[in-house]
Amino acid sequence: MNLDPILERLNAAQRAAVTAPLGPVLVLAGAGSGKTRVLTHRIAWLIQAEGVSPHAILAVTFTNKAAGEMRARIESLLGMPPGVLWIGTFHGIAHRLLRRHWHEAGLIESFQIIDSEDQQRLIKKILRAQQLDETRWVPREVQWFINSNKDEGRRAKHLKAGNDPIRAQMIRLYALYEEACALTGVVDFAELLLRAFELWRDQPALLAHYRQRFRHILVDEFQDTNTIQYAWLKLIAGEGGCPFVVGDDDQSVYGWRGARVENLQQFGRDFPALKLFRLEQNYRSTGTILAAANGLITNNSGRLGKTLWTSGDDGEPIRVYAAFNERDEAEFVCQRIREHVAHGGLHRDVAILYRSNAQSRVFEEMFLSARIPYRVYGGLRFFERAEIKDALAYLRLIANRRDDASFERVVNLPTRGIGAKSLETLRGAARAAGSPLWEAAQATIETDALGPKAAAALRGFLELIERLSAEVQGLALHEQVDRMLEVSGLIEFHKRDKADRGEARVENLEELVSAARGFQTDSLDTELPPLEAFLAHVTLESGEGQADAWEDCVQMMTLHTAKGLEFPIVFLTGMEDGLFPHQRSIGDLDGLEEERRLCYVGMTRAMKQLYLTYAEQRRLHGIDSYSQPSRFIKETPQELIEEIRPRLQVARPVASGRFARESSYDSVPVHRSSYGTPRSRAEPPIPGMRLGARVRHGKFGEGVILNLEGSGPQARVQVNFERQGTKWLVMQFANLEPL
DNA sequence: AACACCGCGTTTTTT
DNA sequence: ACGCGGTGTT
Repeated sequence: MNLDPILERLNAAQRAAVTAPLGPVLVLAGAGSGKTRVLTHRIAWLIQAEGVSPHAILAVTFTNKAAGEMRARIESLLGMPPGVLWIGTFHGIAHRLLRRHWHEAGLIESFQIIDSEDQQRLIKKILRAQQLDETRWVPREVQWFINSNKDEGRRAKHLKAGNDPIRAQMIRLYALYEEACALTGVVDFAELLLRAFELWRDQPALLAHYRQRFRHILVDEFQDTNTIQYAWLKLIAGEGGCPFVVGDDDQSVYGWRGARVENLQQFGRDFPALKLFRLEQNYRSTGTILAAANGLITNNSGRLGKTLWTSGDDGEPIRVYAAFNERDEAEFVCQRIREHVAHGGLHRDVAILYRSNAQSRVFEEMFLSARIPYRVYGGLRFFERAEIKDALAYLRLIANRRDDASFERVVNLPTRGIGAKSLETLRGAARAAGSPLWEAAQATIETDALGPKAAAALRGFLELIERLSAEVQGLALHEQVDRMLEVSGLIEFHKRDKADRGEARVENLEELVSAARGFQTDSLDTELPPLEAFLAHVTLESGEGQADAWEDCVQMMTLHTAKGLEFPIVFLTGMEDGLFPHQRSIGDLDGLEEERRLCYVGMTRAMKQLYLTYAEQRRLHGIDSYSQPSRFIKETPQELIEEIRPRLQVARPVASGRFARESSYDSVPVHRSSYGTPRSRAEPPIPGMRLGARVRHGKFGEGVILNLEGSGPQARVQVNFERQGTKWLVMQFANLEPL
């Protein structure tokens, strides 16, 4: 067999990894070093050179997008669809296993997947049923408790409360939640993973079967795996398996949601025969950008170590712009985009990256008035919209009557006179009988527990679902959806909504019908009826509208969202201490290092030009604060930086109106000392009190000023006292003494 | 059942 | 500043 197509366009390091002898392999792949290429070529190599059956290969990613890309690239490499080879997300693969082995996994056949919003509703319902105060038992915290324990592989029954009554209650709620899920036949995201893990752990015959089958497991973005994902991987790989994992410790930015970079080191301990490869040649960025990123990341400790290099040019310097405020920052970016486009560039070459979503607003306003097309990534996705979830709830009830969450969602939608009181009666009956709401409703309408009107309305609802369910049998999927929208009255309901909001919702519902029309059921999951396959699909892949992704728009997104992408021109905005690194991470080393990796990720997105911008004054959450430039700017080798200053000295911006800024900015090479030295413009409104200054307070002792707000006697300062911690003080009364 | 008001939180996101 | 969720009013 001719293996040239697999190997010809690989560099030495990539080729070594792709052709590594069968056995455990770890590829440390730097940003832009051809990680996906190595992964896909390795699969092709296994099949064509090692004679491995595609049937024996399991490739795991984190996002559907990555899985789709991998599938497409393997197809083009092999010249045919990868067919029987399993490629999917951790959750997708766990789901597939649970569908196949629902019985052994202790699930019902028609189990449904719930997203985190549904999960939270269910938790709230439990809290209400337990008559617990939601301000004391915050649903989000309960949800976090449950999910993080599941991520660590812990069931409620494994947990010990010790002497902690709060923890005891949390554990109780976790157990109640597990019960409710079992009763209603729903499975949340974390449960998919944990269940799939337990399925293999507790069914040795099944595990043996899959171990035998999947001798070759490939994992993308390995640094993002959490405890349960890694445990699952170890189970399936077993002693003799050949896990091939690719990751980059410097791009680990999801520690806060349970990802464990430590798995990289652990992998070496668990598989002593491990072969390690480093991919350090970068094909994306200029030498200067790489030098900046390398320089920054060396400030982190405990790295596995990696230095990116390129055979290409140094390119242009990193440009730093110190804006007066966030509007000035946006205006500067606008101006640079205009220049880029005027020179024949495309809008979509440009990415605006920021730490938190709230920062997009100023840019959006500015782009709107400048008529610059843009697209903001993130935000509500199609299948997360309320009207779509309502429609899906009807479909879910058709598929599984026991789905209480869906029942509650639509029992009175469109309104049919089943109010809070009737529902409470119903919940009580369900609780008493230990049955789902559906069965409780069937029983209750035969009694006089409800008023005659409510009982009739409820009967109408039950009949509606039964009628729909019967009517829809055998129809094509999109006709089922269409029929349901009609018969349920959902379309009518939204049409009656006079505002154009209603119109948009009707359009979305029609969009749902076309989504159903275009839905191709996965060839490997043919056992599942189309409706159920569709429901699982929409929950697992909430669908990013890909349609307009290629339009010529400036791309705006958070740094996290940008991971894995690349753009010719990148603006890292809001480079201020407190914003990036974020205030909440600044205090602890791990948090700060994760922020630094995030900055590294941001820098390495840039191909040709990288801008770092910050605002000396920023209005956030309605209050102005003064900030220092991000420490990440200072950690960037200064000789790579060119500072940009406005050519005209302009008066400090006034609260209202645009400031008279001519269109040009001058580039001036920076002097090492430029950062950290106070600037005369944007002097804080409280004399003598500036950020970082040391002050003494009569009672609290000495501390450092963290924040300033307002002016005059009402002005407030935030001071971090050495002994008393952080406090807000009103200047008028505080009597602070500068040191 | 629809609407007004109040109070709270406010990093990052996938599945 | 702003949006969301929960509560109370008409």
